[in-house]
Order: sequence, then structure tokens, then C-alpha cells
Amino acid sequence: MASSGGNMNTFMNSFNSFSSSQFMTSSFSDLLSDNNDNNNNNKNWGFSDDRIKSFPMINSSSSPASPSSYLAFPHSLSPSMLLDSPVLFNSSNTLPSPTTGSFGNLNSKEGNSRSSEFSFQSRPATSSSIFQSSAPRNSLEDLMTRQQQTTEFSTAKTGVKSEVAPIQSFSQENMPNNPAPVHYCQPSQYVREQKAEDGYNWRKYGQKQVKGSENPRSYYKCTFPNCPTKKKVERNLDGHITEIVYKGSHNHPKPQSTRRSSSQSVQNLAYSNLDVTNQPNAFHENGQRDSFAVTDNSSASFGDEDVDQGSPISKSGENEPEAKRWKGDNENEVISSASRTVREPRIVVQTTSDIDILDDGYRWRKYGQKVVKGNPNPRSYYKCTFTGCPVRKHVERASHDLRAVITTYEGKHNHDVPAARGSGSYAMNRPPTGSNNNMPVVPRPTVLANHSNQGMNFNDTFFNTTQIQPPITLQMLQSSGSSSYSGFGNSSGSYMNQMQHTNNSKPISKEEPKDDLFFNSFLN
DNA sequence: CGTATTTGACCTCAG
DNA sequence: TCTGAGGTCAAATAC
Repeated sequence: MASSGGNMNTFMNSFNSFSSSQFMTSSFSDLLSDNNDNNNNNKNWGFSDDRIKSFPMINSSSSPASPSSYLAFPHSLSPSMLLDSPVLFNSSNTLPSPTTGSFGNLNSKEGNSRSSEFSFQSRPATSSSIFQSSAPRNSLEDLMTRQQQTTEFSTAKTGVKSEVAPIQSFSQENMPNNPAPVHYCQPSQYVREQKAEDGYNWRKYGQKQVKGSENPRSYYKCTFPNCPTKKKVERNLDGHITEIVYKGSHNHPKPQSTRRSSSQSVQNLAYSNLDVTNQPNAFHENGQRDSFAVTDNSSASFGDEDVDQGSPISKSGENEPEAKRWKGDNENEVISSASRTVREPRIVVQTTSDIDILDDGYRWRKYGQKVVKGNPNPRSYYKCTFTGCPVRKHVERASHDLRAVITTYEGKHNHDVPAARGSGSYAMNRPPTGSNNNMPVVPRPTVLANHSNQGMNFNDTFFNTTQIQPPITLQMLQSSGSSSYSGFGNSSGSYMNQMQHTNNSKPISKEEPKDDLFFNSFLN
């Protein structure tokens, strides 16, 4: 925790600003409650390396990621749902979003022919307009100011000044009622669309065969001028994305144009149309304002999913030694956003954040907790509070890295993302664009996970997503969202307590007997 | 013809 | 210091 304290602080600062204006306390509490367990401070998160990968994807054959899989989804399921789904993308976000990955990522060149397009091309104009229009104009500035006012944190590890944790928001695509028809593109077609998968435009700048994996890894950069965000995508032989890792955070809003044109000019146009002022969330890694420090939270297009994975909340200091490797260290592998590859000092954003778990946009009710073998950290179990929704998830921190959080989803939501509590606006995760800018958004899992696991055995059914999250995040959330929380410095234990507190305090529907059964079934 | 992708070489860093 | 692996560059190529 200490190591990431700086980051958390940063994030918190941002968060605080949010809380005052845009955030709903209730939302926070929800978040908090959801993440309670995540707060564990244990340092040992015994995850295998595999699990740690940022975006664990899905099996190619049945993975949601595959175009075919998507096609299989009922129309009733919006892309957002998919996104929401647990796929952590995330980090990545990024996943259920799966991958937060992003659907785009789904489009793989390899293995896919261009003939088919698989992408969510059109986003309902309505939704986008709705969300984006409401953002407060000065929110960004306000936020910045607050950040400055807030105490500066330095990252313990690096000693670097606190970085701002970019907040992500979810895109409208997650919005329920999203009328926009989902267009599934054939793999081949979406090749170029791929950039848009997560709502941003990407340019591939490299590909390499990674040792130990037969899957080629592709490297992408955000095409937005001066945007440091990068992502690497691994696809299996079938062309399905198996892993997506985002690095850095976007310093600009997502392009609004629904159709991602491959041409740069078009992209620029789209960007230019965005009202940057509405992107308050922009955080600078240094905690300073930057001309472009705006994080696109909003965008959510799809997703959310993607969530921004690319725009992770926190980041690990660029200088942070630990955060530097996204490869080698299993601990940081998934997580780490700042890799040595990052040459720009500014890139400090990590792919995922602790918050992810919290904010997949859905409401969760904790129905169990258990310490599983191999990981001293308790695993919380949550159930979607939406009536009739069978989705469950459990969250735990990696034993080896507090920042890494593994979120596993089971089933798929049979409803859209609920609106934020207490506010007429979007779910906390998906703040209205306008507001969303202000709202700290939790990055989603980067990878889109397959939601269609219902009916599977507990162990087999859940999708695992690993996220690295700055430990701070949760606390930040608590403090910002809930008045009762103590400062950052709290020990993990206190943190947990707080979390629990939150849960209890918020209105919770009665637990269903089946929950218990469910819980018991795997407990035994 | 412009833009994006491919791909081999080069760079950086951890062990 | 060397080596290997991952990440990036940039010319060539494809679209």
C-alpha cells in the first residue's frame, strides 16, 4: 500500500473533487462495498502468473471475444453488457468488458478476414449526446484546482510526485436502452476498425512473437497527437484476442464519431469536435495540469469496456521500479502500466486499478467472503442486485501484489447498466459525459470476458480478470465518497472495515437463499 | 496517393 | 559485461 500511496493520493484528490460535485455518495458506498474485500493489504496475492495477466481472455473457441461469440449474443444484450461483463478488461479494465479490452480488440487481423466486420460501429447518437452534453464546463479546471490543493503525494517507490490517477468513465454504450444496433463485423473488416474497439483510434507500430507464447503480440499507439497511451494485444492463432494490456492514459476524450474512420483526418476531426473542457477528469500523471491532461473517461463507448482500460486510474509512477515491467514480473505483468518501454516520463498510468472491480457499473451485493487456498487475501463474493440477474463475481487481490486485483465474473447480465444511485445521471461508472468528466470512473476490466458462462460450475464458470489497482483507490473512493472513511494512511484492516461498513450502511436487498446456497456450495 | 500495416533491425533493460 | 527478451523504430509494403 505504501508504495502506491502516492498514486492513491493523487487519485483521491481527483476523487474528492468529484465527490463534491458529481459523485453520489451512494454510488461511492456501493463501490466501496463492492470492493471491500479488495482492500486487503496482504502482500501475498498468490496468483499464478496466468491469472495475473491483465486481460485474461477467453478461450478462443468460446470466448466472447471471438466474433462468433458475439454474434451469439442475443440482441437483448447490448454491447455494453458485454463490456460490462466482467471481463476485466482490466484493467482493462480493461473486459468484460472484457477486455476492456475492447471489442475492437476483438477484431483481429490475424486469423480474420477482412470481409467481416466486427465492431460496434454505431453508437446511438442519443446516448452519446446525452452523456456528453451534461458535463460541467469548468469541472476540469475545478478538479485541477482541487488537486493542487490536495496534499501531494509522492510515490513511495519512486519518490516521484504524485501522479494523477486518471479516472475513467464508461461510455454511453453501456447505457441501458442503448438502441444502437450492434454491428458485428467480420474479423477481416474490423481490422481497421480495431482501433476503435475501445473507442480510441490506434495505430499498430509493431508486432512480435513473445517467448513462451505462440500468440503474436501487437503493439498499438493511440493516434491522437501526443497521446502517450499504448496497448499491446495478443491474439491466438484464431485471431481472437487473448490479452490486452494498456499502458498510459489518454490525455484526450474519446473520439465521438461512431464510425472510426481509418483516416487520420477523420480522427482528428472527431477529436476536435469534442469539448475538452468537458473532460475534467484529465489527470496528469504528475498531478499537474497539463494541456492535455484530460482523461477520457467519458467516452465510453463501448465501452467502457475498454475502457478505458487505457485510461487507467492509477498509475504507477513512471519511475516506479515496480511498475516498470509489464513483462517479466508476474507481479506487475498485468498490471504494470508503466513499462520500461515507456519512454515518456509522463506515462504512468496503469492499465487497471483497484477500482475496477467496483465500477463495472452494476450494483453488487456481497453475499460471501472466503479465503481461498493459495491466497491469504479474502475473496469477496458479490451478486448483481438486479432482480433476476444471475451474474456473480468475486474479487480478490493477488497475493503477490496488492495492486493486482483479480475479478472473476460468472454469467452475464440480463439487463443494462443501472443508473447511478441518487442521481439521475448515469451510473457512477458511467457518468454523463459532461459529468463523467468529473466523475472518477473506475476503469473497467480490460478484457472482455465471456459472459455466457452461466450454469457452469463455480470454479469453471467465473472469468478471471486481473487488474492492477492502486491500493489507494479504494480508500480514496471511500474517503471521497463516504464521509466516514479515514485517511489514506489507514491500514488495510481499517480499510476493510470501512468497506464493510459501507456495505452495511447502504440499503441492501435481502439476501436470497440461493445466494447462500451458492456461496456455501463453493465454500465447501 | 495517402494512410495503415508489416516486419526486420535496433534499443533498453533485467537477470 | 553478456545475453536474452520485450518493446520500438522505420523502411517497405499493402490497402
